[in-house]
Amino acid sequence: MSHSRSDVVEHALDVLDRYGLADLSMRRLAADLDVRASALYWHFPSKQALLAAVADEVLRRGDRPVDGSWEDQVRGYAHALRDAMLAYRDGGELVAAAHAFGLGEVDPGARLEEILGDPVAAATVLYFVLGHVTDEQLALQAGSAGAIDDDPLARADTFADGLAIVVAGIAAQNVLSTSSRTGAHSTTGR
Amino acid sequence: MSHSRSDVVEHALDVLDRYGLADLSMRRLAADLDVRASALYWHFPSKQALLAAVADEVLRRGDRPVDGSWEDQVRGYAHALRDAMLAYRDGGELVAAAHAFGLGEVDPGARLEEILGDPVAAATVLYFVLGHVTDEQLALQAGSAGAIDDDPLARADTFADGLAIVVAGIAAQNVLSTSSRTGAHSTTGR
DNA sequence: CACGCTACCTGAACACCGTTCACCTGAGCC
DNA sequence: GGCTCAGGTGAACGGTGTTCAGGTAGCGTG
Repeated sequence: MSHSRSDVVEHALDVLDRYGLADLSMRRLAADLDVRASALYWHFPSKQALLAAVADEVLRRGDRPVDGSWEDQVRGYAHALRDAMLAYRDGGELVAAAHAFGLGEVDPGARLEEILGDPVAAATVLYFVLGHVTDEQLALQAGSAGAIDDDPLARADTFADGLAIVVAGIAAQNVLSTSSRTGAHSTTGR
Repeated sequence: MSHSRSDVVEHALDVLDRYGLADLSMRRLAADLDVRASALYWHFPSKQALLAAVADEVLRRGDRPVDGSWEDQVRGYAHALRDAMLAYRDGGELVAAAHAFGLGEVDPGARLEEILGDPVAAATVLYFVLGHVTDEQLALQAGSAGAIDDDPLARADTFADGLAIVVAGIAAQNVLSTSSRTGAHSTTGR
């Protein structure tokens, strides 16, 4: 029984959730597919490319439409991004790594830039989301290892609070640098 | 000739600058010290601990006092952090990894929390600095590999601009959540 | 002087890792 | 029947972090 590219990605997500990113090796994934590691190189040129495809899939599955004012859109998309990453173990680290590699078709930064019309503001939001979720998932697995658990109840609040800071900051800068706009995004971005 | 713990860290910084974080292996570092890899395990219990010590050293060397209003302090410390990381190849990734591991004695987050009195605001600033510098250094080495180079001239500006967003956001939240304060940091943080 | 202690290091091995390459298999199509 | 080609094998290459029993040089003390 031969596998397709999407088969591989799906099994990779499964292995990721069960063993974590650090233990998502080509050999382990291959074993999960009942195949030898070298077979994976027919589907992907490298492990980086494989991980980028997995990150893309994580983001695609968590995608959802956002609307309203630009503030609402930023908040909505940021939360969607967070939920997408939280849905899989080490999802934050995975997406951050894919973003760092520059590979991957799904580009959250570009989407944020569409909403905000400003690359600097978009990057600032993205850094916050990536950083927060990575920390969050680290605390999650540290907590499951028996360390001091800080209740996850408060976590969602700190995300919203931090996001509010960034959004408020963008609003403040917008007042100074551009004329007033009422929800529609400007086209000055590029 | 036997080496001390600080010898090892110093050579590690040298290897880091010459070969990058990905190629900073125990064997390569050991070779640089004219020693076998296993010898390093007398000084450090693991590679993670070694890297944490190196990250600490990077941060210590870039440390400098900051003063003025809390805005000035945040901006000053953020820039100090950035400069410290930029001083070594892959410094951002290194410090971010050490922060993620939770190891390391130098804790930039705690320092920011002292200045700001609010853990959420402190984390938001830290995520921005870490994310921005990591991206910056990635573009640096991609640029040296012959890709499309975006001029480093504009980079410093985008850092200041993004930081301005975060600082403005914190200021806006402060007005709403606490009574006015004129520069002295509150003691509600812990 | 000899002892022992400490600091530091060796050499070999273990169990992995990502990647390459020549070769094989089986299904679909002309 | 023969061809193509997606998909897989098996073995190897050169790495990786880590462990461990054992070795050695220097120094302080009895």
